[in-house]
Amino acid sequence: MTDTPKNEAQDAAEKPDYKDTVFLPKTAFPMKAGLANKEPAILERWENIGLYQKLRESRKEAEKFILHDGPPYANGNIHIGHALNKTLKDLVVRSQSLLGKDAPYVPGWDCHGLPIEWKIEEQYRKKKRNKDEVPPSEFRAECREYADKWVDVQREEFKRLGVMGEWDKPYLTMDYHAEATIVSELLKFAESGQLYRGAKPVMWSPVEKTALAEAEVEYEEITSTQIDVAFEITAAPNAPKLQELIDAGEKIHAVIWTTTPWTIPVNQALAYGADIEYGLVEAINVEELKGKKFFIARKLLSAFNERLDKQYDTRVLLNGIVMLQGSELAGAMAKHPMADKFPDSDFYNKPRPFLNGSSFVTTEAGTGLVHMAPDHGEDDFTLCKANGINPVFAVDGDGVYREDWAWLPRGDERAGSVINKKFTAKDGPICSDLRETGALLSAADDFQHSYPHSWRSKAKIIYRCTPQWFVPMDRSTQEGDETLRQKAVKAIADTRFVPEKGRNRISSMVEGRPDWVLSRQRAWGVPIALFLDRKTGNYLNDSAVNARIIEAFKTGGADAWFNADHQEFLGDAYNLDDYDIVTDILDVWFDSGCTHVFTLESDIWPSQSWKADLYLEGSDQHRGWFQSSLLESCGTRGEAPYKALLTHGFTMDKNGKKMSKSLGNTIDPKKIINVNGADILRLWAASVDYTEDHRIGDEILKGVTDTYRKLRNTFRYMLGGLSDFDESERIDPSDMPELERYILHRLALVDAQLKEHINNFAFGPYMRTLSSFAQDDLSAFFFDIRKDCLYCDAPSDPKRRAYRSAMDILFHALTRYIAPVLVFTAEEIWQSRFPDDNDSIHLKVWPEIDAAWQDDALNDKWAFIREARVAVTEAIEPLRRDKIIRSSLEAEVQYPLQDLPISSEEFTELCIVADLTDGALSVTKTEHYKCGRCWRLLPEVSEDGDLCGRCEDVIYG
RNA sequence: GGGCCGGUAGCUCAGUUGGUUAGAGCGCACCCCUGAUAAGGGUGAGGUCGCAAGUUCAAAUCUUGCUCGGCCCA
Repeated sequence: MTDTPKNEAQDAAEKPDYKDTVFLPKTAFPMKAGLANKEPAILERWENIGLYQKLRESRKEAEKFILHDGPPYANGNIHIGHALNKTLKDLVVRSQSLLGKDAPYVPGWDCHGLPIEWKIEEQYRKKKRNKDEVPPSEFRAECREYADKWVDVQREEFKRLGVMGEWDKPYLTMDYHAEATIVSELLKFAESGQLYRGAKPVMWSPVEKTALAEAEVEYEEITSTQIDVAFEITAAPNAPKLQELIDAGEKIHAVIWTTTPWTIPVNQALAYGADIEYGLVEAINVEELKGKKFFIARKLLSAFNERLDKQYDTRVLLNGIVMLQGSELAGAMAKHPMADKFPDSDFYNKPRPFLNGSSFVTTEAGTGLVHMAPDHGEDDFTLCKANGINPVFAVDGDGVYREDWAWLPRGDERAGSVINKKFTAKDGPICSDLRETGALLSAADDFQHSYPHSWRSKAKIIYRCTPQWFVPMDRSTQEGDETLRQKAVKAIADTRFVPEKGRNRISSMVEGRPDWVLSRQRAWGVPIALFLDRKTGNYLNDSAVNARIIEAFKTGGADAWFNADHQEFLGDAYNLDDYDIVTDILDVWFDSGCTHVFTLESDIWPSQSWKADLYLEGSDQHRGWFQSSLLESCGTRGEAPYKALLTHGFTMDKNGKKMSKSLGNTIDPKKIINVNGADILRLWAASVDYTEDHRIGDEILKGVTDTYRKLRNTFRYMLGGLSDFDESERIDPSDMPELERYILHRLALVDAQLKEHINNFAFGPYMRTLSSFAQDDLSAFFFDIRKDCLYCDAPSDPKRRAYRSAMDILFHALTRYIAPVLVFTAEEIWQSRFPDDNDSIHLKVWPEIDAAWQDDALNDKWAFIREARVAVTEAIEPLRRDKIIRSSLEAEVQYPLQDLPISSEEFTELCIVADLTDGALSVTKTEHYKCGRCWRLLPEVSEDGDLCGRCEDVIYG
């Protein structure tokens, strides 16, 4: 079993066993953590002693640090992204609190919105109920209940992560007081003239007669009718070659191609690409096309030709006439193909301008000229709007042209829904009419492409302009005032960004964003509580009315708007018959943009105050919450609701790929908590560089667990070494040996670094500084050297007392340092040494480091000594490998003593070797015998197993 | 397709205004200890700094292109 020589074994048997006289570390603190089991009990204890309230009490007079929580959506279990986000917030809150500040944390939830509406609708579908037949108040009540349920679930999950906060009183965007605040903020925008009614194309389902969100849309392959339509060019002032021909009476036609023939009746303009090359061609061998000249992008000529070939069932020969650059089309005008057919229609007889659409017009497909229907496309809408062309709302909600429309109006026997395949087919009414006027160059019902459909009805959807409410970005409320955009840009400049690159990102977004669309045609949200004057179309702006609305919301929530007697809001001054009631609800981003108002400014949470010191969210929130809060606050208060913004990246799988259910590479935080413990997940969050995208996976978690184990054992060793430590034993640092003073100096440096990291929210560097101090300075150096002293010196020995006193200082400091990260372990450690039912490590403040501990001269000296020590250990290694010596205690070292700033005795101890003599660095095996108690090999020991002088003194006094 | 961000040992990260042989911790391999013991100590092997070109006496670092990945838009 062992190769121990027989005589040695016999000798050992004859010598007394001194083990019981050695002062080994004693602790009940287990090496194995068992966090998954232990953590829930610790949580329960915190709850029982009211830790959060105790902490508030103890920081009552302290400087505040307000981290305002960005609300997660109350739907579904938490995922790894939530875990990272909430952990980082908790790290900030706890570390600021550790620094002595009062850092309350009020968590919140985002409760309104589409996803919850869907869930309820889905339940209705299962029960075969029709949503439209359910009273809005009932529907909304079910949404509320659903959100409540998920708030409860997520709350438990967050608590289990060790996140400390006011969980009993979170903020919910659906709380009545919140809804009242949201509507009151909206009315501030209204009262200050920062609200207008405009139009915008939205995805619309003619079957459900409702607007759809992106997520309600699915794409499917379908076959559509593709047509080429000729628009006669009537003027081209910047294209002399064209203008000449026009003046000469030639018929020149711009050719456009579309797969939505139903948009031709609503065409209002044509778009070209300024850098695209165009050519004018004529068809020379087809009777129907004779005498016409076609204008088209050169690159797309052959594709156009093929369509003509098919149309006329022959090889159509096209003859080029002139070429020109797209930019020459500036100022050109065309005529709608139906102009002559409807001579009384102003709409069809207005000239169609050529607009510069370089940002979206390509030569990938079509003709390089795009027909613009601002009612039915985003590019169309934006470009037309910029050129003063407004939508005409020709298509009704059910997809039929409105009654008073000139071409194919509702009521016409050929009228139909624009998503009806027959209506748009090559033989349908649109194509037939165009053909009659000679404008239809080709039509084929054969174009396959993917097209959006309603997720619910599976019917085709269209883009359709609808009236919406907007907050203007570039309007001054009063002469000389800054616009919202200007205020927001300024507020960004006044904000601290961690990391700094976030500033750039949100700036460019705010600088370029369009007006804020506030309205949604939905049910589950805060209504845009406005009265529209039927005659003028303006909203009623009366603060007395608004005050009544806000009051009603406070007591009855947003339902007040849907259930109320609206005349009561209006009072005696107005007659309800003169007004339309707006039933749109607010964009949920407006809700969340108001959280700073109803949380920080509310008296419900006296601990909170405006403005927040920090908002902390994922980088996607530059467009989301950071921005909605910024715009809301700038619109109502003229400045940002936060002093600093911290953004984190996203958590990827072990290969750096995004996690998704379909890839099956998601990692469930709950699983990590239940297997490894929340402290491991927290340590992971504190280790990665959260400012970038970062990874998680088994290997990474194993590394985190290893780091944790090392740390835990360092604490376990300290707990053992400090068992029964008594105040009477304490020695003042100024009286300690140099080694202790050097370590306290290191502690002072580390302490300063850690503090700086905390104030930069740099948790990765924080943990690395801490771990490497525990590993390199303590475990591998200080503790290793002082093991002999701790185990074998007399308890009254000043050296041992000094060591234990230093260790006590380290213990107090280190337990505090790890507390914000390893919240459970820190408590376990603390309670293990200082059991107290009413106490907690999390009530403590940052350790006090005596400025006198820092001693740079000592540092330089000991840096040199440590290098010498490394040289010695390196020199020992070959002998160990050759089995000449085993323990370093058997090594006798020669070292040039004149180089050493300390005595050879001290250096012997530091190197944990037998003896040290002067000479060039070399190592041999010592001749000395081993003390039976302390195992050191010393000249005074005459035989293995005998006691050395020190040990004899310790045992026999 | 556009804007912004990133790619350094197996893993997590350092790497200052370009300047010796690109570092640390963990892991791994080997050794020691068996009185921190499912611990502790020591030594060592690992890198074309995503790829390519350019600027320069000198590039992980500056420039350009490409590539891979991410967020936000379209």
